[in-house]
This record gives sequence, C-alpha cells and structure tokens, in this order.
Amino acid sequence: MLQSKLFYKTNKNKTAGVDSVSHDLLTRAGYVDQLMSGVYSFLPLGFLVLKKIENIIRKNMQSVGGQELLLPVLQPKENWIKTNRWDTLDILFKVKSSGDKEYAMGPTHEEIITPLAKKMVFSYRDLPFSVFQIQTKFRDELRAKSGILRTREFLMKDLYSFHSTQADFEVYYEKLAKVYANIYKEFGIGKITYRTMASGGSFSKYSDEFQTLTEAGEDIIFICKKCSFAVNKEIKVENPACPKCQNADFEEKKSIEVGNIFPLGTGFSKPFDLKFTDKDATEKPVIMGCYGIGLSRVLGTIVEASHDDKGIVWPKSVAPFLVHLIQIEQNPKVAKATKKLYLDLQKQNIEVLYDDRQKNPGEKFAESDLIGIPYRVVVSERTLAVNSVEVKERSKASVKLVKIKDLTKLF
RNA sequence: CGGGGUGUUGUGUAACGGUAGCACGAACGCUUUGGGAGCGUUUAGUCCGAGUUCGAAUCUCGGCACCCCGACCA
Repeated sequence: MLQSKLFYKTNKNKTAGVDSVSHDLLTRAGYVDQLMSGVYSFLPLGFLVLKKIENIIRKNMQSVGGQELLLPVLQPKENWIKTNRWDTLDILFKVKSSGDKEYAMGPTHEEIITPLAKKMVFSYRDLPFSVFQIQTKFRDELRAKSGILRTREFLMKDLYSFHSTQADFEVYYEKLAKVYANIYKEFGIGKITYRTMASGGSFSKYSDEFQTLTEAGEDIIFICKKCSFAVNKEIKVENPACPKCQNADFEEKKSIEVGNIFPLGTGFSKPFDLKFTDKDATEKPVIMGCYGIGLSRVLGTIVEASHDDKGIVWPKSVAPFLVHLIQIEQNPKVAKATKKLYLDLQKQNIEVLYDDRQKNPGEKFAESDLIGIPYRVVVSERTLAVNSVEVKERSKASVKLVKIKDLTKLF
C-alpha cells in the first residue's frame, strides 16, 4: 500500500476530553473514526487489524468443528417474546417498520439459532454440532465508554454448540475454553488474560469470562495468589475463598472482558421446543452452549496493552502491515531503490506500507511510531551506499543495518 | 437511568459582558530533508433556539451533542 494513497490522516494533538489511551491513539493514528457516542467507523488501517483478528478467531473456531454461517441482524419480535427477553433485556434495540411491525436488532442470536437448529435436529445422530458467525451486534448501552471498548454497535464472534448429553457438552465447553486461551495468546495478550469465573447472567449460575488486565477495564477480578484461579468481583462477594484451592489470599486487578462462554443448558431449547429422539427412543431437550468474543473490543484491548508514549505497538499477528517502508530522500536513486524493494517485498507476500510521501524524516518517523507497524525499514542514500537498509522493530529501541539481499530473512 | 462536566475554524486551545486570537492542519510559493523543519501569502470558527443587555463566545432558560463517575451489562 502506498501511504500517499491511504485513506487516513494522523493527528498530533491529543484527542480532547477522552481518557482512554486506545480511544486517543486509534483516533489519532487513523484507525477509527467516531460517528457518535458508542458508534465507530473502522478506517482502512483499523479494518485491516479487524480482519487479522477475525482470521485468527475463524481458524480457531474451525479447529473445534465450528461451521461459519451468517444470521440476520433484523429479528422477529415473537422470538424474543418467547424467551421473555423482549421486555426484560434493557439493551435490546427495537425498531418499527413503516407499518406497525416491531423487530429486534440482534444483540445476540440464541433467539435465531435455536429455532433454526430445530429444522436440522431430529435425532441423536444430528448431534453434536457447532456453528458460528462474525457479525455486527447492537446493544443499547445506557452508557457507551472508553472509545471502542464499550459501544452500541460492535463486531462479535458468537458460536453456539448443541449436544445430546451434559457430559458431551462439558467436554466441548472445556475444549472451547482452551481454544479461547490460544486465541488470546495469538493476539499477544495471553499472559495478561485470565479465564475468570463469573455469574451466568440469565442463562446459568456460572459462566467463564476471559478478562485481560488493563487499567482501562471496567471489571474487577481477583486472582488467587496460590493457584492463579481468577474470579470476578461478583463471585468473590459470595465466595470469600478461592473456589479451586480454598485459599483466601487474592490479588485484586482491573480488567476488561474480552470473551465470555456460557453453559446454556436447556434454557433456549425448551422455549423453542428444540428436542431430539435419543437412542432409547425418548425425546429430550438439546443441551446448548454459547461462546462470544468481541472483535472490536479485542482490538482496543490490544492497544491498551501494547503502546508507548509515541503510539501503538502492534503484535505481529494483528498488525495492519508487517513492514513500514520509509523513503527518506526524494532523489531518483533512493526513490528507485525503495520502489524496487517495495515491489520485491510484495512479491514475497510481505504486507508493506510504503511511505512514498514528500515529507520530512521527522514527520515520517513520528507518524510511523504512532501507527505502530512492527518493522520500520528506512531507505536513504546513506544506507544504499552500503547496499543496506536500516531496520528498527517498533517494540525495540535499537536499529540495525541489514543488507538488502538479507532483508526478507528477518520476517 | 441518576449525578457531574464540556461545547469556539478540520484538530488542539485563548479571549473581564466591549475588535473572536494563537498553534497545528490544509492550499500556494521558495527553502529544507535522519525525529512532526523555516520564511511568506491564503483558508476556515463561537452547537441550536429563546431571553437579559446599548452590546453575549462569555450571563439566564430550554434543547441537542459529547466526555466522566455511578447504576446496568450476552
């Protein structure tokens, strides 16, 4: 990508009146644009990151048999009446058609996937299975906050699993928990993300949240100093001792929820009468689970966890580009060499943003730091004199000269 | 939803009730080219509506928007 053509603008002034780092940096670096409170546009840079996050999640969901599909955002009121959530779920967006018909804007999709499963599931032979989607969700939050960390419209992966027995469900649930841990590891936030015992809301007694430690978070979790088991504050209130090892010595941390998995039991299969005929010829309700990850929130969380005073420091796995190629001088020799390098890198499928603009070096470097691409490769007369380019990793302070022919071995 | 705060060119900010100014950005020209460079010219603003006043960005009332705290939170 030529930076001169990229649809973005950076801003060196701090964003006024916001106190979350990710909101400030993502806005100033040209990743997102706020349309209104709790609603954001993802600009090309931000969208590239979102796609990286999406692909990591997709790959991991497929690894546990999840089949991808796409369910409607616009949903019939009757389904929500059936589960008693039309009037009780305060975050539910309701819209009216030009007639008088009312719809829900999907905040989640149990009300859709369960009746859909009813058309596919008749026998124990049809179970188990799991399906997932990556889609924009709508939740009428009373108070949006912290940039893209808590919004009214956000991208979410939701997977639903269906089982004939509780035992089968439990095995799958644990498998998902492991896959979730792997996903956060791939995002580069594995070490600060804790599987956390939490309340199950309206579905179940307990659920498991995945909480990433950050000051920008709105949750408080307690981590057992003995066994590292983590519980949400709401659980701690009821159980002063660690549910796992009974130790009562905890570390209290602020965190943000980047995923949540729930045992649904028969909470949705019963209202929608989703049942199957078992081996013994009796009809039984299907056991369900659901598993969510907010992609846009993850994006913000990674920035919260990985930045410095100059800007964002993307982990390689989710960076919009791997290499930020910067041409210092405008003379034909340097321009030609840089352009050649740009094309060569692309040929080798290395994602590169090429700063081909006529700007001062200082401005280019400052902007590069703000955008946060993992490798900065600088080409100038000075480096070309020794057939080299200068390479600096965004996460490191040191720079090194690398022969042009050896460059791709670095990545 | 309860409470608090703030709305001034694209962005960040200043202006006692009395000429709306500064920096960045953008545009043009010249210079500059290893950390947001220099000089000159130009561009563009008081959230909306009422009221008080000789006079309102400034005071009052209403509305709208955004931010923060709390509550809520698949």
